[in-house]
Amino acid sequence: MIAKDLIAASSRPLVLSVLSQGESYGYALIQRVRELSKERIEWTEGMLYPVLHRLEKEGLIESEWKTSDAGRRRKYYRISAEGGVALRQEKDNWIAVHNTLGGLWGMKPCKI
Amino acid sequence: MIAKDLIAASSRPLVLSVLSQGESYGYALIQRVRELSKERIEWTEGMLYPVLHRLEKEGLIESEWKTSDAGRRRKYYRISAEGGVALRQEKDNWIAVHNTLGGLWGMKPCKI
DNA sequence: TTGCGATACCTAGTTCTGTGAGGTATGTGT
DNA sequence: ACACATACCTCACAGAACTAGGTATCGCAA
Repeated sequence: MIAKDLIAASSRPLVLSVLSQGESYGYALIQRVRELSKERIEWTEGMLYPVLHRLEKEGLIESEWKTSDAGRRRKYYRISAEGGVALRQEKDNWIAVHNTLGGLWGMKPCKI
Repeated sequence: MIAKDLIAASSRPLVLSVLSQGESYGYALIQRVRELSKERIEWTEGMLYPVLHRLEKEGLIESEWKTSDAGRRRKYYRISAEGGVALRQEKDNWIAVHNTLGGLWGMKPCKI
């Protein structure tokens, strides 16, 4: 089980990164991240939806209700221009911290 | 400025990693991490001391008061055997999350 | 046709924890 | 004598994840 503080720290960059590859919706994001992490990251809905609402409130993502052929309502999110800037910042911060840890673990530094 | 959730997620592995290289004390840890991170990570005392107390309470680190030749009192911390196990776990979790992000960013995965 | 699991969204109360500010004390340099 | 760095600590506040709950639709099987 991955600790909650690591889940918290990675949720924003993960959402922005996945959405930078194309629009998606809450439920699908949970499954996509589980798949990408090889079942290591198991998000709960109670964690993700507030994150999506905050990111939208900050203007980093935008949402639109759509209805599938089957009639199921989904709220699709896409990244905004401002979100792209925020993603680069998140990435830069993540790599700064990762390289600090990596240095202690004898790893080669990652570049941006 | 690095966000507080990333500070929170990295504090435990950073403290354990630095202490795995030898004992140290609170004030020195703040400076050591600032140096290792090339001034990117600026810890506050109000954040670090509670972290150290929590880690000690969990038995991952042990402390001992020492007095330097100059007469200054310092609380030195060293990592315990249990802390070594926890560090390996923290490292494993960190790399799982990092590789998930790294995959989205077109990076090569890190190995343990 | 009834029931169940998967899909799909949401929120409220609780708990945790970093920030910012404050406190105490000692050594060093001017 | 005074300021600054060293060195420890705690508390009020605010932000945010987790648990647990709620609503609703679809597809499948008994």
